[in-house]
Amino acid sequence: MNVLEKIVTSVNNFSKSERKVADVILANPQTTIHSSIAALAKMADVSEPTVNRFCRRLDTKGFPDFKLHLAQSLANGTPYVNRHVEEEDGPEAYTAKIFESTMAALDTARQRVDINTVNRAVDVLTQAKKISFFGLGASASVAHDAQNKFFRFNVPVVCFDDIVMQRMSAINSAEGDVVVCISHTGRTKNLCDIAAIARENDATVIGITAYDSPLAKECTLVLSLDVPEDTDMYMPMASRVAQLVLIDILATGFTLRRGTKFRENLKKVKDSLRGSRFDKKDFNN
Amino acid sequence: MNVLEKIVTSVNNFSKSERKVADVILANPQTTIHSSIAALAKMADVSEPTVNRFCRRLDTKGFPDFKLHLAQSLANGTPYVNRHVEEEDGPEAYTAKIFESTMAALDTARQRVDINTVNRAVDVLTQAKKISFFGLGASASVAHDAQNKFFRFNVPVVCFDDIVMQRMSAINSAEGDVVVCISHTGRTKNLCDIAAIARENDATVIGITAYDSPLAKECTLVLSLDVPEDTDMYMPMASRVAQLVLIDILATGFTLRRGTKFRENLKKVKDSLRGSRFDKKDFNN
DNA sequence: CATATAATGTAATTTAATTACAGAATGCGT
DNA sequence: ACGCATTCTGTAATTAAATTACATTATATG
Repeated sequence: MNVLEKIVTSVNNFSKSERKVADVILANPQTTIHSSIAALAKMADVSEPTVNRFCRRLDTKGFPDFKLHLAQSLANGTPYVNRHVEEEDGPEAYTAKIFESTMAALDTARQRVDINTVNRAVDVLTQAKKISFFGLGASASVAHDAQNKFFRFNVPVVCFDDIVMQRMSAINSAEGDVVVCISHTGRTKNLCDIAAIARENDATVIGITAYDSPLAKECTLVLSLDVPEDTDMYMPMASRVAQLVLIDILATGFTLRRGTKFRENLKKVKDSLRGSRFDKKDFNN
Repeated sequence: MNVLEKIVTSVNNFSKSERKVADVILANPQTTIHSSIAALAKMADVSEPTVNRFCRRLDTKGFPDFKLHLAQSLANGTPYVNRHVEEEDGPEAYTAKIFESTMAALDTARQRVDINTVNRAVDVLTQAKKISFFGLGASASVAHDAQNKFFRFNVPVVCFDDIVMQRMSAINSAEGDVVVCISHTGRTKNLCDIAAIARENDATVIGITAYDSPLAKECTLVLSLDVPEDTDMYMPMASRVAQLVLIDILATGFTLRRGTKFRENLKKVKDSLRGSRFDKKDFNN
């Protein structure tokens, strides 16, 4: 059992002063591990030996050893939870909450993503004659990002956030072409149309969207990411981050499938940017 | 970054004796956390101050503090470490690695982000007459995403990924305008120019970029996110996700600052999308 | 090869934690 | 309710640990 739980469960075996110590530790565990025994004693308004005895009661060798155990408990515990932002949150609170809920969302996505489908999607992408990324609204920037990545692979790749262009592009697609449709809800009518049109023209359609949505029904392959979203904010946040990570995964799978020699190309692409940048070394001096 | 990783990555910066210490610790990390500095010094066959200096080099306060960090590293059971994708990884391996290193990056970002600066950035944004988001390459999609978010707030917001447009826009900026420049490296020459021009025209320039970079120097306010990136892939991945989350944070801060009534507006914006979507209920039946 | 710089160790000092002990509080039997 | 025993808690002394200051040695540079 980790020390924190142990404190909670054995709270009844504590003496009055020891309980004071327990309260202080439970209230600020993070502070505790960076405090000296003297500081903690003062916070709990008890003497130093009391703190020491408290540590021994929890089967640790002494105060420093207790801090070690506590540090480990903290590292294990509080794995990212999806805490919602609230009206009265200050900058510290909402910053932490957003980071944490994003991480929680990624954790969920990781568990839910179907590796098999990922692998098939990579298959399809590596064999594509042309790759198109379509998204609307918030998903448009995900599509742009995907384009930026796949463009480096020196394959024909397009990206449109204009439904007319998307439509034209979809109508012109042919066998061997891959169309990737991105939509969190999977209920965007226009995008469903695009997917249908692309399929009618023999393109393979990959959907990065919700499982069992109208869009999903139109796709050859569905990469679903059912991540929890804080709808109170009325903005897609975590879901879109998960989409981006999925794009990263597809891009990575693509480069791996293509082998080592191909990776050298990527380096060339990256190196080509050097002229547009300030030199790292020059700047450091 | 957790201490264990840090030891591995910075092994080159160590002196001969320090490396001896590193070797001993990496060989028996579990023993280390229960040893005194004297015992460890003896194991590594160096003096006690050398061990202490070793700890300081890893940005810990001293030996006890180092042990605390080490304990936490070990406790984590390496949940979200920045594991690099390797040539022979299968779909399962690279999918897991990318999710994990992204989460690790977010965790790092969360710890490094300066809440004070976030708060000031939110201040500036809420008072802006006009907000512009500029980015190039991979950062362009982050800029687009930011536009998509802030556009909902019914404030004048523009976003350009074309340097000529960016330049014109920057020249036309005036006091009260806010320009947000996004660049992971902070060394993109064109963007540095834009930042300088905007500042010359009395705009407030917020940089979402690397600390201490040329771009950072041109900014009024710098939100730095020094997240570890797997450069073997030659693509910005984790860094860009962190940027997006930061955008989410700024957007959230903005809405909170504006109060409850303002949030109702957001709902309206979201509801306005309903016409473009298949109804959720209809579909579920 | 001489000199400057960095690295390492020794010894002194400081800080922190523990122990020993004494006084106070609490419980229990009469 | 009173006295004794037991447990709890704090003070002060002691011990252990870590850090600092300084001296020495090694390494690099012109």
